[in-house]
Amino acid sequence: MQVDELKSRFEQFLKQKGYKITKGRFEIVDKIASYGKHFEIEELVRWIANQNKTVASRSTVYRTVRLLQDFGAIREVIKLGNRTIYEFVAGKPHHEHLICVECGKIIEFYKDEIEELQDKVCEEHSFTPLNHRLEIFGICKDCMEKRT
Amino acid sequence: MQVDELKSRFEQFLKQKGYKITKGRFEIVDKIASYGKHFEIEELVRWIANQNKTVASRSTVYRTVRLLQDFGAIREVIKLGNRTIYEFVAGKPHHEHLICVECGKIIEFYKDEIEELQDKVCEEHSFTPLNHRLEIFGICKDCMEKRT
DNA sequence: TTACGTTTGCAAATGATATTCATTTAGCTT
DNA sequence: AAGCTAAATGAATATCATTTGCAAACGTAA
Repeated sequence: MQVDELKSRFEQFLKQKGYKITKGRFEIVDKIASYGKHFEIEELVRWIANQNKTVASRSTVYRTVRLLQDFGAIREVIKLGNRTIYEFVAGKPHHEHLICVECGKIIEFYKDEIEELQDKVCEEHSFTPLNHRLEIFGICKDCMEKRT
Repeated sequence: MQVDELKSRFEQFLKQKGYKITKGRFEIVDKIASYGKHFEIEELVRWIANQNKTVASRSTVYRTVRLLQDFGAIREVIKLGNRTIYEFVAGKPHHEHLICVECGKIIEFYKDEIEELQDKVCEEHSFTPLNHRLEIFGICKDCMEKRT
């Protein structure tokens, strides 16, 4: 499993930053990795709390999510209203999202040409891109059919 | 000026929805139209409050911004952390944004090919797009030069 | 101009996220 | 292994943007 590799790379990251290797942090990594879908932090907090065993406090979850973002294992992928949806991206290839505003379904996609065109735009503006997010909001196939 | 036309179309919109035509709402439209740049609501509230004359309360600004979004004159264009940046789009052609994470500068761009590719992706997934947002975060030319 | 439903302003509620602070813990250093 | 120090944790509290409840003011149609 690549979770172990991820954890060891996360360990390197922490050491390098002078941070400490704690049980809590790695537990949260495990939880997020096993959650298996897009998540909001509050959702994650509740889910972790409902699991038996050791729990991390809300604050620690928030703090660790931040760390994991800096580390690059997590990405803020959807911003809808005042909700922020995260995704565990470690090891996954880059992609964008279609979001059904009716049922909340999230569909991932990747179009190389779009990425290339973005690079082109950045070059044209002498802009150095760090990251980007493309969200397409609409109605998914199923919801469209239900409307009939 | 097309602000007048905009206001009369907004008036139609309100009537059609059974809402009322109030001075406050149109004052806010004027303010936003004359603000001339991307804005956050709190920024707008402060700006309106600093102007002499009649002011609209914070709640009314928030409520009217919502209405204007539904109406289509305003768009949420950038979501960064817990900030939401809006733009007055009435009459403007559609475009996306480059955001400098160093100085906050916002650069608008439009690439037809990107739009087309998005439509293609949606078709491939039988997804009916309603709207989309492409944000490219990075470092602008000026900030890059300052780094030297 | 009356009558009724909507809008407004204010204050208070919310909800997500951040922070403070006292306590515990990780990871040196002897 | 024991001690030391800075960092991490949990709980409570603060903050920030945004929303809501409510009484008073206002817009509209008859």
